Amino acid sequence: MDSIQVGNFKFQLDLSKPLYEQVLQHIRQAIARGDVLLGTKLPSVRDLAQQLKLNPNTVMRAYQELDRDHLTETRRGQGTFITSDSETVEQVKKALAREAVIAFVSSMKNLGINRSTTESLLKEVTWHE
Amino acid sequence: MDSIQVGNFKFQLDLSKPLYEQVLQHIRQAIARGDVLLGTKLPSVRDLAQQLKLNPNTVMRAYQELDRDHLTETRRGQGTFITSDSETVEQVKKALAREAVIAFVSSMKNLGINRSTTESLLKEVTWHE
DNA sequence: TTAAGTGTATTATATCAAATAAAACACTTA
DNA sequence: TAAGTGTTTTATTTGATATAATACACTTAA
Repeated sequence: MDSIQVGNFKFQLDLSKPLYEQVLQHIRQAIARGDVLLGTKLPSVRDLAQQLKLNPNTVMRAYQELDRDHLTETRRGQGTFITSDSETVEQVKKALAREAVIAFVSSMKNLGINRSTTESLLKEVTWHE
Repeated sequence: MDSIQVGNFKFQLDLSKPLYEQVLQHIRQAIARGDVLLGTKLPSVRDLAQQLKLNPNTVMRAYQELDRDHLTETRRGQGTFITSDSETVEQVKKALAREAVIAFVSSMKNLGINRSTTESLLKEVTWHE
């Protein structure tokens, strides 16, 4: 597995991408998925850093990006809290989904694969949900 | 545009990813797309490096990865040639397509988006081909 | 034979983003 | 006041990427 559970979050870190980016993605996806209650507090910067064996600065960089997207709201001295606005979450989720679709279509087009073939390939994939 | 045409290849380089990787992708996709005649010679390492304003070592790294996938065959003293085996090309193309599909499905699942919604989102995209 | 054009290898250096480290500062709460 | 928050700053380390310069090995055609 090599995954670390912290509160409601499960982290899988590797060296394929920047660590701060992976932390960001994990939390963002958990929020989008609805895995965590809106309005709740994230682990403190120092806390999460210690559990993931990362530098606090690395975790903070992830938290600041979440703030920028308004997925979290930081209250100095209190902590970083997940937004309570489900509308914001929905918007971010849609934006991320759209990005993924665009990137995928672009990949397929770069390979010279058309829409209908792409749809067929997608149907062939087993989709455990 | 900021793109450079070299023979049948069009290169679009930026700083978002390693240069050798971008060179590799451009050539690999052109072959997969059928944009180039099988069996033909790629630009020489020094030649392409000069035209793209890259170091020869950077270009060579891309060429060596193409060789590893058997998309090209290098003959010392002669140059690097695109494989004549259309079967190999087809296999690589399928592998790349499969990779893209897997990555896409994974992204959508990470966002908590199911198959049917994914298919809908895909249909919404205009697909200029 | 030779010269020019190929790929290949080596060694050194430069560059840059990412990550760490340590310390101090600012605010909130109990 | 103390403990727990986020924040900022400065310095340093690390590793992949890219460049540079040079030499070597092979092929082809003049």
